Amino acid sequence: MPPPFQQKPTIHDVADRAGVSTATVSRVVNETGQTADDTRERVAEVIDELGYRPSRTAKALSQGTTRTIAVAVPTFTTPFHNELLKGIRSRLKGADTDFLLCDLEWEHPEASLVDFLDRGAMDGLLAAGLPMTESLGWELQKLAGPTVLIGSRWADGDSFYWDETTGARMATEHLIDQGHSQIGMITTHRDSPIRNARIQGYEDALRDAGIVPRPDRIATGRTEKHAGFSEESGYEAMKALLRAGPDVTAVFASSDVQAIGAWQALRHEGRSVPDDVALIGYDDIKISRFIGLSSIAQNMHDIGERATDLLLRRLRRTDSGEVFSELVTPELVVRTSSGAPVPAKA
Amino acid sequence: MPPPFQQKPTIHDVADRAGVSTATVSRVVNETGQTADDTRERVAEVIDELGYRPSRTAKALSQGTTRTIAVAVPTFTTPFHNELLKGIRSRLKGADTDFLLCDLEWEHPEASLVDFLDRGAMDGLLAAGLPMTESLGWELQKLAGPTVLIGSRWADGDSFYWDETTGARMATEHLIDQGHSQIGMITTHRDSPIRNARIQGYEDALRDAGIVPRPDRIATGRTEKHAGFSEESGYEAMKALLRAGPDVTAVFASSDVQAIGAWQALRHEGRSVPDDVALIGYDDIKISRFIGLSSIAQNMHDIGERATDLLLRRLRRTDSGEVFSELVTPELVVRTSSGAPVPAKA
DNA sequence: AATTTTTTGAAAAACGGTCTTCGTAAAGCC
DNA sequence: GGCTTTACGAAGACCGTTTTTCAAAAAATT
Repeated sequence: MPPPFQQKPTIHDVADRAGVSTATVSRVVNETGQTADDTRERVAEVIDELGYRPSRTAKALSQGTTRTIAVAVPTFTTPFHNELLKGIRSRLKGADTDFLLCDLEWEHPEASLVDFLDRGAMDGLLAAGLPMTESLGWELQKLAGPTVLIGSRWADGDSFYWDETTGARMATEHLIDQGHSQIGMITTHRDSPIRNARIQGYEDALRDAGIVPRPDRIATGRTEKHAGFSEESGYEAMKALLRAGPDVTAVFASSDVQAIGAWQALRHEGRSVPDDVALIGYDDIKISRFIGLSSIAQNMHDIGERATDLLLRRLRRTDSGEVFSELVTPELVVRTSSGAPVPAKA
Repeated sequence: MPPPFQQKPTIHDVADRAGVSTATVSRVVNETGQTADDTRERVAEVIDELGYRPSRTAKALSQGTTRTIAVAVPTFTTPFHNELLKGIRSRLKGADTDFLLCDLEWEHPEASLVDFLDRGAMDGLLAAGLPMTESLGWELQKLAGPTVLIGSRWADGDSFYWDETTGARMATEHLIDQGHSQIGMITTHRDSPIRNARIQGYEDALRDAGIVPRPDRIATGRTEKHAGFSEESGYEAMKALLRAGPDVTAVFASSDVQAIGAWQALRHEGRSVPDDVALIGYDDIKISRFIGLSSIAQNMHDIGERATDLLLRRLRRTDSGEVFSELVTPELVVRTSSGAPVPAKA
C-alpha cells in the first residue's frame, strides 16, 4: 500500500494539536526564549507524531538566509575538481548548509555563472577556475553575496590561488635534473591565464639551465576552451610535438589528463615512457598514482576545506573583514613516468 | 571603489517607480494576463534600471515549488558519475531548475540521504547507486517528493537500472573468446547487490564454456564500502589473485578504476598486459579510452538525461503516472588490454 | 501573603512574492 | 454613440515561518 497522501503539517498544526501557540512551538524548535520542561516535551511529542519539519523555504524568507551556497566549477568532466568538492562538502556538513552546483560552460563561464546566480537562492559563492576581473567580482557579490575564489587571484576579494609559474618551473627542472635538454611542453588554449604563467615557469627553468627555449617545443592541443586540458588535447599536442621535433626526450603536460593522452600518442608512435620520452603532468589526480605518472600536486582537498571555512566565516561575519588572499605553492610528486628514481612511497 | 551597499529592490519598489501596481509588475515579469505594450516596456525599463530580480525564496514559498531537485550520488571520488551529472545538468538547464548535490556516505547511505532531504528544500530527487527498499522508497517520496532511482531496481517507483549479470557475462565471454580459461574476477564488498549479480554473470559465462568456476579466482579488494571499487581495492585484489593462483591469464574487474589498480599490481609483479594477463574493466570511464582498457559501457550520460526528463515530467504531472522501469543493457568495448584485435575506432 | 520571576498566549507585522476579485477607464468596433 | 474588449489598479488573502509586544497566568521566592 502506498502511503496515504498527506499535507505536510505546519507549525499551526503542531500548535493546535499540542494546545500551545505557534510562538511556543517556534521557541521549542529553535531553542530560543524560555520554555517549561513539560511543554517542551509535549510539543516535541506532537512534532514527532505529526512528522513536522519546519519549511526551509518559509524560514529562508522570514530570516533572509537560505543556508545554501553556490559552488561553481569549470565542468564535471575533470577528475581534478572532485577532491575540491569533497573538501568543500566535508566542511559544509557541520554547518547545516548545502550547496548548489553550477558547472561553468567553458565558452561563456561568466555568462553561465551570472545566469545561474540570477536564478538561485544562495547566501554565498565558491567559484573555482574562473578568471576574475574587477567588475565581475562586484557583479558576483551583488548577485551571490560573499564570494571566495579558488584558483585565480582576485585583488578585491578573498581568493586562494596557485603559484602556477613555480609549479611549471618545478616540473621542468625535474626533467632537466634527469639529464634532459630536449623538453617539450603541452599547454592549453591561448586565452587561459594559466597558459602564460606555466609557459613562463617552463621557459625560466630552461634558461636557468642554459637551454634556449624553442617555440616549436610548445604545443597547444585542442583550441576549444572546453577541451584544452583533455585527453584528446594531450594526444594531439603530443603528435604535434613529435612532428615538430622528433628528438624530444621529455614532455611536461599541463594536466594529468593531457599527459595520459600524450602517453597514448607516444605508445601509438612506438615510443616508450620513460625510456624514450619522460613525462610529467599537473594536478596529481588520483589515478596518476596507479599509472606511475609524475605530477605537480595542488592539494585540492585542503584548499576546498579552507575556502569553505573562510566563506562560512564571512557569512557569519565572525571575521575581521579584511580581504584574504593566499598563494599556494604546489609540490612535485615523482613517479616512474619521468624516469627518476622513485622515492619510497610510490 | 566597492559598490555601495544597497537593499535588493522588491516588486514594490519597481511598482512604485514605474507608477503601476505590483500586480502589473507581476504580470509583466511572468507574462501572464494582458499588458499593454507601453506599460510592459516601462516596467521592463525600471526593472533594468533597478536591477530587480524576483526573490526565488518568496516565489518558492508562494508557489509551493522550489525549482530545485536533489541529486544523490555515492561519492565525488569516482569518475564514473561525472558523466551522469553532466547528463542531468544538460536537461535541467532548459527547465529553470537547479540541483542540490548530496554525496551519500558509503557507510550510511540511507541515513545521510534522509538527513540531507530533511534539511533541504527540493521538489524531487534523483538518486544513483542507492540500494532501494520498499520502506525507504516511501520515506524518500514523503521527504523529497517524486523520486527517480538510477542504478538499482525499485519495484514501486521509477528507476533505470542495468543488467549487471549480462554485463559481467559479456566481459567474461569476451575473455573466453580470446582463448582464456584461467579467468579471475575482482569484485567489491559483500553487501553490495552489484556484487552478486556480477559474480552470477561471470560464473554463468564460465559454466557455459565448460569451465568450472573456482572460488579462489574471485577476489575482494578493500572491504570498506567506500573503497570497494577503488584503485587500491583493485590493486590488492589482483595481488591476492596472483597469490591464490599464479596461473591466472585473464581478469575481469568490477570497475575501470579497480582495473587500473590491478594493472599496476601486475606491473609490479612483472607481468604485462595483455600478453601475460588480459584485463577488462567495467563502467568505461573516459580515461579508459586513452590507456587502452577494455570495458563494459553503460552510457551514463544518456541515462542521466532520460532520468531527468522523467523526473521533470513527474514534477509537472504531464505523465501517465504509471511506474516506469527500464533495464538497460550494457555494451562491450574492446581495447588493447584484453588482447583482442581492436575494432577500428580504438 | 505579598512579591517577583518564569512561562505562555494572542495578535500582528514582516519576509517578497502570486493570484484573485472587482471595478473602472480607455481603446476598438460597427 | 452605444457596445465590447482590453488594460490596469486597489486591496487582500496566502505561502509557513520568525519575532516582537503586551498581558496574563502560574510558579517560585521572600
